Amino acid sequence: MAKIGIKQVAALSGVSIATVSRTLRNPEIVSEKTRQKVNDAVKKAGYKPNKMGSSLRTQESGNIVVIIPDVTDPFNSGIICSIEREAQKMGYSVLLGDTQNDPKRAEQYAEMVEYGQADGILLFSYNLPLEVVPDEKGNVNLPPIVNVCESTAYDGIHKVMVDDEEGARKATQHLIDLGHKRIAVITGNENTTTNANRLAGYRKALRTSGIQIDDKLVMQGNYQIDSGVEQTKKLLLFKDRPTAIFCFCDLMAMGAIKVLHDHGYSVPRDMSVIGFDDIKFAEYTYPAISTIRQPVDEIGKTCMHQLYQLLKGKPAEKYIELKTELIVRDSTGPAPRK
Amino acid sequence: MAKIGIKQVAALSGVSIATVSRTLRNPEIVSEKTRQKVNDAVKKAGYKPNKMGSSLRTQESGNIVVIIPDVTDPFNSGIICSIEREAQKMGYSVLLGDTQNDPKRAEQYAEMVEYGQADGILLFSYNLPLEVVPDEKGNVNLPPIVNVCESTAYDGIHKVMVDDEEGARKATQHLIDLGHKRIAVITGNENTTTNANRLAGYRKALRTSGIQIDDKLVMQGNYQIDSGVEQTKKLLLFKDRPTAIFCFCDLMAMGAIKVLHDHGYSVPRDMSVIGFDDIKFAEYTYPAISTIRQPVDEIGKTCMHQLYQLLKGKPAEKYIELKTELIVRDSTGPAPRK
DNA sequence: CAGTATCATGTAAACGTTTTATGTAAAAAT
DNA sequence: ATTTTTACATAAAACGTTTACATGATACTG
Repeated sequence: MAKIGIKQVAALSGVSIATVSRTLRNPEIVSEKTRQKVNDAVKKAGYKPNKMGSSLRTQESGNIVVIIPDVTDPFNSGIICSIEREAQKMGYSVLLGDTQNDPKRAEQYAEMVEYGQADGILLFSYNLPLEVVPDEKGNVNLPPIVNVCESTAYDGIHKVMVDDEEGARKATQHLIDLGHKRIAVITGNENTTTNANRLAGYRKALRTSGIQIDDKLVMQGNYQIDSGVEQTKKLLLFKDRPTAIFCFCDLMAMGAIKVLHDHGYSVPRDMSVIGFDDIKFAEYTYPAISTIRQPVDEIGKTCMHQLYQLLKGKPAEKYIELKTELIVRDSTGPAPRK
Repeated sequence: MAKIGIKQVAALSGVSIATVSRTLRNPEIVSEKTRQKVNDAVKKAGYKPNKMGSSLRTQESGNIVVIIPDVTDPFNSGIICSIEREAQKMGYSVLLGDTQNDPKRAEQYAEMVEYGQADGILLFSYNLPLEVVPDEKGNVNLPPIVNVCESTAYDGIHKVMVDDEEGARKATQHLIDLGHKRIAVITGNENTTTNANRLAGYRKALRTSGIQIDDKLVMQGNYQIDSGVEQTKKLLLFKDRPTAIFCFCDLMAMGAIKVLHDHGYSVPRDMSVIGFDDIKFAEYTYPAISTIRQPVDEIGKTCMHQLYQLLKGKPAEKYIELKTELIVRDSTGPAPRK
């Protein structure tokens, strides 16, 4: 069985290959009857237009690459999932760019667009894997790229962010409202913007309520589950223990709760724990985790939409901030009376 | 800044484009000194060979597509992660094919190879998204594809599987060894092979130990967390309750434990729970989940290796089965004395 | 009816590579 | 000195599309 390309279809339907191509891309500019003929031939021959051929000609790969630190993280996989769904609707395929937290790999993935393997980038990272080289007129020449959730230092890039500061403020305020005064925090990766913003929100809430900020209560985590475990263990050794822990992601909250249980503490009776993200499992742990919900679907939809604008050379907003929501479940409760 | 292609590099280094190409693909067949010249020019010009051009010519996209039901499932995301790592080493990029459990989408992704967008398929599904059309000589013409973890009905396809039956047997035996006699099971999706095999293993263990098989104790789940919740609730209403639950995945085990806690049962004192998969979080829940570990990294590595063989037209084993391992943690314990 | 606008199609030139067949100069063999 | 071999390098032909331009037919205008 010889390979069937556009030529074969053209021959079969008795028109030129140009007409075949037009029938498939711009059906409206070809007459009703030839359109019929061609479509029949396409169906009959089972013609599948070769993507590489068309990509080469159009200079569009039809791919986007999403650069993300770790697909294994439930928050990330949620995002990826919603992006993929959205991308498919728009006719794009997604190349997976799991960096495993290695900046070099991020760079490699970013290069995909220079190699013409991808048309655009969705970047979940705080460091830009691209050189920003201003031309003679001083304006830079970035590929279509949108920075999502984590903000890079570079301002020129389009961003879709979440109101991390406000989210963290709400979480902290929730604990304060429950009567907690000594509220520990387990942070995310040190140099991430999400982390900085959440920390700011935490401090703001304390300040507003006139609670003394104690830097000993901010424990350095890294968004991974074991850092939640580790830091909580440390907290338990404090002489004046906190009565609540605000973890900067649900995963660390899971770790924290685990440790508390293991040490015989009841959550939330002895200690409240609140997370961030609202990953799928947050409501299925015991106790169900109170958290700050990030609008995962909306994030995926929005960043993909923004990227689409960029890809098509249409105007796109430079900065979009999405809202979080406080979800109260069972891991937070009134502060224990001393 | 004009776009720099192979032509520009050729001009810059004073050789033909053919020589440039050879220098990059087959350095060994070009003389030392021209190789130098060319490499210098490549570096100086910052030349990035266009993937579409080369793909079109070589008829290889350099992509593989992994078709998987739901990236959001921690077991799946673990697999994807290990595949991606392996693929990258081999010079392949991975296209994400999250089907969201929709067979139509699976088909679309599978078609990527017919469109020349991908060279091969890693298929995590029990239904083959491809027509198997035997030619005149009776042999079928499948694209490079390997079926992973879930087995399709079609035998002709290369498979990398896990010893689900033996795994389930071990899990059940573990419970039996702890003195449990009434052991419930929460299954996965009805028509999956994993499910059938695990069920077989469960039954085998009971039979071997001379325990009466009670089909009322096999509850239909679907590998998703809420089915663990739902079915456990049902189990609690039984007059002669089981003393242990074997969930066919850790997610459902999480759900089960959650329900048990909510209803005031202590795990494992009142009821033992064992899962399957050993997802990353299994050891961080409270109590930590006893489970059957699937060798995620090995699965990714193996199936990618098999696919590679197929892609390169080298021989590949038709069937590989990987071993599971019983991991005893805290969610299983001695059967309560009545 | 000449002239012009409109429309449907065909022709051929790209797109950026790789690679086969061909050529050429230098090295080796006679 | 002449031929044969070797080692490179080149020119040109693919790969499978899309699309600018050309062409011819048809319809419309004054």
